[in-house]
Amino acid sequence: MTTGEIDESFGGVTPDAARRLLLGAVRAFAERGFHATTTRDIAGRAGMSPAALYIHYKTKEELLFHISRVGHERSVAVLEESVAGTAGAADSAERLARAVRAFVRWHAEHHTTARVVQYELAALGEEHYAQIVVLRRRSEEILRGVLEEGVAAGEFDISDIRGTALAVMSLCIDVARWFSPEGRRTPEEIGELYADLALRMAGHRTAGLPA
Amino acid sequence: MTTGEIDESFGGVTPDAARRLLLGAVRAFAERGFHATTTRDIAGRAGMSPAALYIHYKTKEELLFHISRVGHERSVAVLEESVAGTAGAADSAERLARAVRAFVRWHAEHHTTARVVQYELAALGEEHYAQIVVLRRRSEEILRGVLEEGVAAGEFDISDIRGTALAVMSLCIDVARWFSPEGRRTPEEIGELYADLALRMAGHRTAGLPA
DNA sequence: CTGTGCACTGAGCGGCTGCTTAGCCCCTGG
DNA sequence: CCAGGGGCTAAGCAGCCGCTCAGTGCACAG
Repeated sequence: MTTGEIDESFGGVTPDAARRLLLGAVRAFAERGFHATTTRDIAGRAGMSPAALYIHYKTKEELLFHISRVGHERSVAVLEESVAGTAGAADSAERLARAVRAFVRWHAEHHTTARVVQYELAALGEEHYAQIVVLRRRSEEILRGVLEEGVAAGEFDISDIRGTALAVMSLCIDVARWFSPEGRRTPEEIGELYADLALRMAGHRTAGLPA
Repeated sequence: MTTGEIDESFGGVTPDAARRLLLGAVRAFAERGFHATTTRDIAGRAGMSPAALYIHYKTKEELLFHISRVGHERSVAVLEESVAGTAGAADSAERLARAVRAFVRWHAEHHTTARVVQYELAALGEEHYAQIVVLRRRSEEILRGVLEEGVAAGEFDISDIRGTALAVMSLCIDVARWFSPEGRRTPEEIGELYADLALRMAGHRTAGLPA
């Protein structure tokens, strides 16, 4: 097993020891859950003693918060970049397809980080949770915006825009739960399939036809 | 907060003390996760001492297994009943809509149980997990069967049946993650919306038109 | 060379963990 | 009326928890 999947998101974290602790915590939280992970386990994975953890992070919860914040920032950035510079453009279908493709690929490729990000929210402290919710709202708004523009342009046929946006979001997020690198599909293939499914959900007229 | 949501699924469990322990465990596992839940917490919710737990269940893991088994059996039964007696019938679209409506409603109405059922699988012992996987495969097969019949009958337009079935399944399951009784939608409304979305994903021709 | 600062460790604190055991209470059968 | 037995509890076992602190070793400034 490589750690390449995770390095990418946390490559900018310094010093080196702080990053190693973060990487160890991501794997441990994803495997066992936050509450069931011990500081001894995290420190062990980083090749350090338990006490070293508290030089870089005040508590175990702060470690989770850092993971959650960086993870959310990355996934929102991925979503933002996928539709950047195309706002107001004619082709809403292409924008939606790009957004879903990118968001799904991130959740598949970074499924370990994504699992912590999406399923350990309840373990965050109240104040930290409030900060994360702001980031989550951003990604909802981006997706809803694409759907709204498509409906306004007559490209999409949606009766419940908010509900459909949440459903598409939910579909993408759940990839992190079931995706496995040993599975029969690559992140790219899933992204492609899901982009098509999202277009269908949005009532795009030519959805599903061969390119 | 009432316990009505949970009683329904575990009403048949006897004796009374065993059921009360099961109900306490469901709530505790849903709130904190299996590994982070203590036997003292479970017993406390059932109004008993920690030792009483071990009269009715061998270990904490066996308690999780019982919840997981009953929960899976119920959700598979709901899915089965929703399409019962309609196999081979002309209207595949109606079958798919009924299946998704029922499966989504179960995950919303029983979101506490569903959360444990869907998100604590990894905490099961190897042997118990193997038994649960059999039940999970059943629900996948039911949904895939409906899609296959619809494609064969020319009602649906799907290029990747297995992938689409998994996506619809995933969409329904994820309801358990985000659903809240305090939210703006009822389980019935979500079921209705999702039934329409599933028809669109299946490429049903008249999907989305008013009834 | 010495002095300072800091990442890091070993040992350990009070408290909690899953689970066990010895014994009590009360319902039932005769 | 008493004997038997099962549901239940109080107490406790060995071990682990998050976190702290005094002290160690090393890099670097003067």
